[in-house]
Amino acid sequence: MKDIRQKIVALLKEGYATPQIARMAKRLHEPSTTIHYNIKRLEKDKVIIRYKGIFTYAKIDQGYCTFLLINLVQEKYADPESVAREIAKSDLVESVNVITGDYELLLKLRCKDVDEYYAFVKGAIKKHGFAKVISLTSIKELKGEFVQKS
Amino acid sequence: MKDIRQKIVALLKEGYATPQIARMAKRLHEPSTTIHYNIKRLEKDKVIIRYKGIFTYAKIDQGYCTFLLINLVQEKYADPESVAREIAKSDLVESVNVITGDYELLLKLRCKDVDEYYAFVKGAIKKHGFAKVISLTSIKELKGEFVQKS
DNA sequence: ATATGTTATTGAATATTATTCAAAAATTAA
DNA sequence: TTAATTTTTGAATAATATTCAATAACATAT
Repeated sequence: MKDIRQKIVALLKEGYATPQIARMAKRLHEPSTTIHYNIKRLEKDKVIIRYKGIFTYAKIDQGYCTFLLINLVQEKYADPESVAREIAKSDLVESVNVITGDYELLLKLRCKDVDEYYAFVKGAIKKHGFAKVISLTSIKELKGEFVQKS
Repeated sequence: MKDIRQKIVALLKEGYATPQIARMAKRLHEPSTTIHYNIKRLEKDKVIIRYKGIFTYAKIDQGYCTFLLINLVQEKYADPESVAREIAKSDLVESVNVITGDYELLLKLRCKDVDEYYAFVKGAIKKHGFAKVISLTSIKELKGEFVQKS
């Protein structure tokens, strides 16, 4: 049942990981109880939010990466945040930022392919009011949330 | 010694976390050995690259987030990748993408403040050949690698 | 359909690791 | 300096990952 793999990946996207206290202890030459104590503090203080898995996106149907620069229609211009919050709900959306400059929003999308990307943009323009959308397609990702690559 | 905290954060940025097999097993109603087996497969197949911590950036001196759209100088235009690889080495750089459109590179920076950001840009323009740089400053991050927020 | 090789599932045993606890040390505030 | 608070740490325990071997499921060829 390959089904389990997908479920595992889904869980690891959200969290379901935990720090390796013993390994950190060895690396830092400190007792593991000291590391444990300090990690719990960092968690309580919300410095650390969670622990999650990092993936090879092409292998989980998210190989097509694009950035969208968005101008909102006049009516929504005053409150980009509520639009952003709505957009953020989509699984295809990796990040949403309200920005300064010529555009109001910057999205990072991770889609399976151009078709999925197109469907998203088409739907989003209609659903939320986008006056203008500039798409920047990533043709090579040299660094991402997952540290370095080739 | 608050020093330990910083070291822990540094390690968790790179990895030093591990999946919670038992918790996933309960959640998915599967034996933990089944989850274990499948996770190891995902790791071997490089579907899962690593596990890392996610932070509140403002609390680890990275509260100032910007995106840079970059045009390379003529001499470097033919090989944006090698420039990108160099830039990627900086700790301030969260992501580097070679993109299509009016610009060659898109960077995401996480700095402590405007000063650090300015120092980076100033240095980068000189060091790597940037013909033009457009900065998009994030004034609100509604979604990031760390799932949802307020 | 049946045999054969491969991959996946699983329980039981073991090895590792996280967690708790209590005491001591270090730091901070008064 | 003293008192209060936070941090460090070792020992004991609890929880979890890992290994192993057996079985099941699946795919492929005959």
